[in-house]
Amino acid sequence: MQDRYEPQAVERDAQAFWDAQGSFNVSEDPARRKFYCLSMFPYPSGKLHMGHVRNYTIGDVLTRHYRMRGMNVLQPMGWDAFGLPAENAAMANKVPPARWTRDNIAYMKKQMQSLGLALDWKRELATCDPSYYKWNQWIFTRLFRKGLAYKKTGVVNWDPADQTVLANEQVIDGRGWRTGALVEKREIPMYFFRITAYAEELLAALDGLKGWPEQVKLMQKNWIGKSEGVRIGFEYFLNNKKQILWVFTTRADTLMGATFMAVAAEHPIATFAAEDNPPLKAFIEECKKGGVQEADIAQLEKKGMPTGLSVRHPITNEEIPVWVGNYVLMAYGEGAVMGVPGHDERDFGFARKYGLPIRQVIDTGKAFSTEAWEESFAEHGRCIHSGNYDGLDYQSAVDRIAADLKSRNLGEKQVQWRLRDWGISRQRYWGCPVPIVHCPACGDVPVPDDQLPVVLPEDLVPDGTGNPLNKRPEFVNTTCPSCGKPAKRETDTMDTFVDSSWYFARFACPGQDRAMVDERASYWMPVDQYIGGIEHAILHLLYSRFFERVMRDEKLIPGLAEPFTNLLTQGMVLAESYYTDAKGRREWVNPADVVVVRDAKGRITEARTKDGREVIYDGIGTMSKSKNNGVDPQALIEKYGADTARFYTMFASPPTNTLEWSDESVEGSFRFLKRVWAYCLKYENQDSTPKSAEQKAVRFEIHSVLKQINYDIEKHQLNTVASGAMKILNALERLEGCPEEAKEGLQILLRVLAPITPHVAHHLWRELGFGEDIMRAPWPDPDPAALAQDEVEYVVQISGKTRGKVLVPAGSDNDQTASIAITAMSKYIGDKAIRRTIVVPGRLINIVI
RNA sequence: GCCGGAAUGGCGGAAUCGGUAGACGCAGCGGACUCAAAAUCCGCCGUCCGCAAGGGCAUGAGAGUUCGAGUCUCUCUUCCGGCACCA
Repeated sequence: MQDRYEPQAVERDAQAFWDAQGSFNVSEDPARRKFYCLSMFPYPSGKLHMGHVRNYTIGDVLTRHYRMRGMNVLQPMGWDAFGLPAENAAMANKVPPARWTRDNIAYMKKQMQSLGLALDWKRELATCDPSYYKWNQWIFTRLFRKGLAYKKTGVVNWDPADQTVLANEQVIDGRGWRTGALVEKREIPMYFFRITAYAEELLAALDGLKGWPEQVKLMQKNWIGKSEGVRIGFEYFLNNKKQILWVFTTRADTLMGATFMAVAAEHPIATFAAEDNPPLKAFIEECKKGGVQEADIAQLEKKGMPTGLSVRHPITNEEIPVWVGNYVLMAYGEGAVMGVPGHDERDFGFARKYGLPIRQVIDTGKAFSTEAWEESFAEHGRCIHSGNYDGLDYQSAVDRIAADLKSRNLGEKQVQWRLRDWGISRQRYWGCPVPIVHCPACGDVPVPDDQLPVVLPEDLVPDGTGNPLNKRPEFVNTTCPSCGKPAKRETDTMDTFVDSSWYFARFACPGQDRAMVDERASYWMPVDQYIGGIEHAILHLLYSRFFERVMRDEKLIPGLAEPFTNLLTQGMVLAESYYTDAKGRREWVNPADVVVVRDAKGRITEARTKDGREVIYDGIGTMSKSKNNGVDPQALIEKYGADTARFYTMFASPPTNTLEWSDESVEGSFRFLKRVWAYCLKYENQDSTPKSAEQKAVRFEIHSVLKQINYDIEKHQLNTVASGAMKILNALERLEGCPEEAKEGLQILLRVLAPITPHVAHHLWRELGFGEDIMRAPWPDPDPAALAQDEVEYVVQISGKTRGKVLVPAGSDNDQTASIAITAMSKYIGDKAIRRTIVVPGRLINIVI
């Protein structure tokens, strides 16, 4: 074999071998256990970033490991190819989004291939291809006929200067990013998917997702947000006609403390009251300013204005004033809330600000004051100052009040969801067209199957002022599929989350052009292991769970509800950032161009650019263009090879943690692979010498590490798998002169490395004559004989403090173990009485004196 | 604001069920090899006291449970992810 480890040559050869063998192309095989391993497909933004490298390496390590375990493993790849960045790039470069996107796909595919990922490229798909999005449109028309897709108004960010709808990302400090104009809320007609119809099931099924992280399930549970409460009606008269203002509350027990009502600015009652009330009209206009992001709205200063109208308290008949509040969301519940300042923090603040009465109606056993809010005011307790309800606890009060309201048709118990229906319409060009034709006579008509797909013209370049599809009459003008008369095509496109809600099922069915999915999906689905960023914990994963149920109910994948059996949420990749400060102007310097000076203990004392300018450390954060702290995977692969990049990303941090990038540590990973190479060279040329006692200890160590590796890889803690490989090499280097043991250890090492650094493992395996293809070698398991020990080492503690170690013959019982320890520790015990002795078998003895 | 996480040496991290805190690596320091450098190899490496043997302290802060807490409970601080049109 070659003296020097040259990753480029090794990787080129290994990749050529896999290509020639078609190593990663798989098909259905009922004889073997199937395993579907999927990393979230990327948005083709231009080139791979380190987050991609990390994501796909994790998936690839698991894929290759399960293959070596004998399973039929599918690992496909595709492109989430519709979306906003392509339109932005199109505007900047005057190039159609389609071309930009396809160029990016071609480049990123090449990069993925250079990483040596075990992907079945025969299944590649891109969501912008008509052959894919046709089925978005097809399923939409099914849902539309069932009423699971429907039209209503929704609120969007409106840029009055460009006359266009903005994404939340395009609203910066309340202004349009291109125009700087103050953004307004605007209601427009949109299509929605009725995900709330599945709310109960989506919530209940979370319990069954044993392979999902608890934190993700908890976030989904809170997002769906089931709450049980009471819907309460407050009567009022409008033009002498009786009307009812409905609210929902989980605290019906505080009804007797309601002193005002607050409605959203868009609530019909507010619109009515504003007709002859100019200040109110102005206030409602003011509420329309700003974007629609909940994070912004929730942090607004709470403001309100009385409507001059009042409603009647359903129990006391008291007149209660109705206010418009900027903190009430029309999208949640009824768009109106009852204000109970005594027992709700927001209402308390509102009442204090506007001088509304604050009444205590719950006794929590703690002090109450109308001056300053205390957390205890919101606790459950017994009703007071509540007439007939005095003395009742929370549940009895809610039950009694709900019953009383029901008898008068002014309320009943109700389950309320935080989850809202999914608005899928986007007033954008680069997406899947919504397959609807608007006919003056027939209304909204879904496009019939034989006219699908509605193909998106690919030659348009958006200019930032609305959807360019509207400016293309050939697209807009059509005939009604129902009556044949002239009609207009819908120009909105679908939310790209629709595209990504079912792509995993489509991967199972390459070449299928007559159906959304076929029976092959039933073989491969569900995805056994899904891997992706924690930032997708709610939306993408929830929409996919919804879609799987929709597809189940369409009998597309019968019986399947959950798309992902096991979920691994990887952490983000972070890097340090540095800048030079020239007269207050920051110039960001790439960390690769910064030289640090350290003190004797290795602490950083100073940092400079390579040409000697002082730089300021700005802390650690996500890699971004604006801070110039990105690490280009391509440069890394060219310098060290894909195996080093893969090893480092696995070794540096457990998959679920954030990964802080360090160029120096990459060097260490490269060094390790060079040591593996050097060891193999030495192994080839070594002579046999007589066996020593060392050889048994080394063998014990290698098999112990392997046992730990197998435990760690099952729980996907891949950083300790990588460090386990290093430990095996450290042990092997002490084995000089024992060719049999060295061969066994080396074969273990290479097979453990095969999933992480597949190229070099493949090369060395063949080079040393261990076999044709390491991917076909079985995954190693530790030999119980190597793990057997004559004596077990125990830690001895005296009253919880570690004082030493003792060797205990294997097989000793607890009493024997304890007495050995007591004898050994006599100098600490002296004449003191032993109160008790705790023996943890195989580990520790604690003598309490 | 609301929901969910995280915090361990100079740095990344390890510690499986509550049982030796700091595995493995990076950086640093010392040495070998070399004319020299790079590469490579060997040794040291939480902190304080001590010549040493040894001992004290230490897992973001503060309390608690326990023979024993990085791990469990409560309170707090800081940072990160999400909040429905970035993907």
